[in-house]
Amino acid sequence: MARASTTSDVFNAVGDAGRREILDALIAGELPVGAIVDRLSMSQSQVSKHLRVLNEVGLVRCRAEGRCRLYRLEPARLRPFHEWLAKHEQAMNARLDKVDEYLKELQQQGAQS
Amino acid sequence: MARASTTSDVFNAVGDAGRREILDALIAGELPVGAIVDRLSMSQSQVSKHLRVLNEVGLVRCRAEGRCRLYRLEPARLRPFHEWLAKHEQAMNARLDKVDEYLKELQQQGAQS
DNA sequence: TTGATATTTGCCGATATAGGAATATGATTT
DNA sequence: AAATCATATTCCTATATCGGCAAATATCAA
Repeated sequence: MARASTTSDVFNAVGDAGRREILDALIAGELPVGAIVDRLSMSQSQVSKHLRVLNEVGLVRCRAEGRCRLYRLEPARLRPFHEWLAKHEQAMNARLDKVDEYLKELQQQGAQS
Repeated sequence: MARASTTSDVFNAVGDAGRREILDALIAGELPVGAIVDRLSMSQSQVSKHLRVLNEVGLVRCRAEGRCRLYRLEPARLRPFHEWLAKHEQAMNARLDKVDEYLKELQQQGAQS
């Protein structure tokens, strides 16, 4: 089956460091492609292609203004990340709680003996 | 340059759905390889290979017990995710705040006119 | 129209995996 | 030692990108 394509799996799309850099650059706000090319050391076509992937997977949106294409983040699409991370954190905390309980039990036992 | 390898980039490692499934399965707690193979519909060698990747990238740890290898999560390695997401959330919230301020301004102006 | 600017797209080669099948390694039991 | 169980690893093929370069598109200016 191979991996789900970068254009359909948000996790896979973000798996590329270059695309993360682009997303990070866009935190500053809506930017035309050229501006992204300037701040990052990437070729223009490279940026364009990454933007296409990010757009297809829904992490960015694009609007045309004159001859520029302005890209902006679509942070709502980070939700899968959020949920996944939350799931794992919850589990981790639950386990920490168990450790806590365990330690308390030990203390109680220690106080009794 | 291509993407950073799955064995060195946590984001890339998690970019594969199969590996995410394995990580999810391990939320229940430490598990031997066979147990993972049983719950997920993946071949043994597939699971083993994914575990190797996850281990190299530090997302899981392994200990041997008899002829079994027990794998467990190493949730600390999710930190890069955490930080990255936090960065983007922060930015998103900041922008929402701006929208808020903007709306308030509009209301004030509306009240004055 | 011609030219310049902004961005996308197609083509190509190099590389990284993913996945299956079979085999190898290691530990345990008989 | 031989057989068995649990896992890892090797070999091989198909495929998915990635990155560069050049050509194609689109928009605006003179």
